[in-house]
Amino acid sequence: MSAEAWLARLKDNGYRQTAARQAVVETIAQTPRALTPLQVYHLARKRYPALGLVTVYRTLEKLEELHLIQRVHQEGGCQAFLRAGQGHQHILLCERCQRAVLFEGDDLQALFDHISRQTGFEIRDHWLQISGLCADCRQK
Amino acid sequence: MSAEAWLARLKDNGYRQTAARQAVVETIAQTPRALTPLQVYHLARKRYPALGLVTVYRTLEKLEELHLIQRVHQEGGCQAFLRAGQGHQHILLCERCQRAVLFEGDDLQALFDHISRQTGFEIRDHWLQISGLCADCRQK
DNA sequence: CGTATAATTGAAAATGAGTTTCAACAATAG
DNA sequence: CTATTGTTGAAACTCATTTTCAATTATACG
Ligand SMILES: [Mn+2]
Ligand SMILES: [Mn+2]
Ligand SMILES: [Zn+2]
Ligand SMILES: [Zn+2]
Repeated sequence: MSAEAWLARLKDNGYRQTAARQAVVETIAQTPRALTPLQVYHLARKRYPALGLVTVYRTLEKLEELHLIQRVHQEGGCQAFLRAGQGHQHILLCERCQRAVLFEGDDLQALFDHISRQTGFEIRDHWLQISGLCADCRQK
Repeated sequence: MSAEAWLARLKDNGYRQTAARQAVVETIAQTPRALTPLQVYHLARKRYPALGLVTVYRTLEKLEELHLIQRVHQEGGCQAFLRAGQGHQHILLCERCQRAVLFEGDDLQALFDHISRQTGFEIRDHWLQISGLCADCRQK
């Protein structure tokens, strides 16, 4: 999903199209790593130098609300955001270069049935995050 | 693992046994839900009213360092702590009563092989958290 | 096009969870 | 019992995030 599509989604939801928002949206849409608000701020200011950090926070809020971005949880903190795919997906993180890849299609049903039987829980949702080395970093 | 065992672990690692620590440790060890530092503080003060919030933070830090507790990540925030099991386990959370159950034994190897082949990633770690309704809450 | 309206902006101030500092206190070893 | 060193809570501090506010700007409508 492109930056233009994101801006269109914002417009559809009654939000206006501004230079500040465009810079933030393009930055996140084009970066294959999870970014903190401050990182977004620094990168986006290259596109629109007058950008304020407050606007970054406000834009992240709206993008998350529209499910265009998602929060990435890591040992070091949970304040980084990443573009979200559509539908049910999982995050694959490279421990070395931080590249994030979205992965879809998992079959955890057998595992869930087992857990359900063993604990009595009715499983409604799950959250799987995987880390390792991406193809590039593997070779170094 | 009991509160006494936790205190022993602390002692083994050069930490002293104090009334403040004991209150914090017992509180966490006996609560089957993830607790925020402030929640720990309020609960533990029932056991030791002079307890300061700073000591809660400092004790949580030590317990996490010894892997006796773990951080639980949720939509609403990532500041809650839960007793940790030993070895590789996953968290099962009840959406209604917040009860947390630790579950061990999963076979994700087939899934990981698939992802590895498809993305070129070398998978080194994973993080699975499951939520739903516990047996009790299911019946209501 | 103008113009009216309401959303958006960035700066500055405020908030608040978590951390640091520090002097008093207390657990432990000998 | 005493010396040592870790621990404590209060108060001060930090810093990421939120709120406030007056100025600016996108958009709808004539
Ligand atoms: Mn899944
Ligand atoms: Mn596992
Ligand atoms: Zn988290
Ligand atoms: Zn429950």
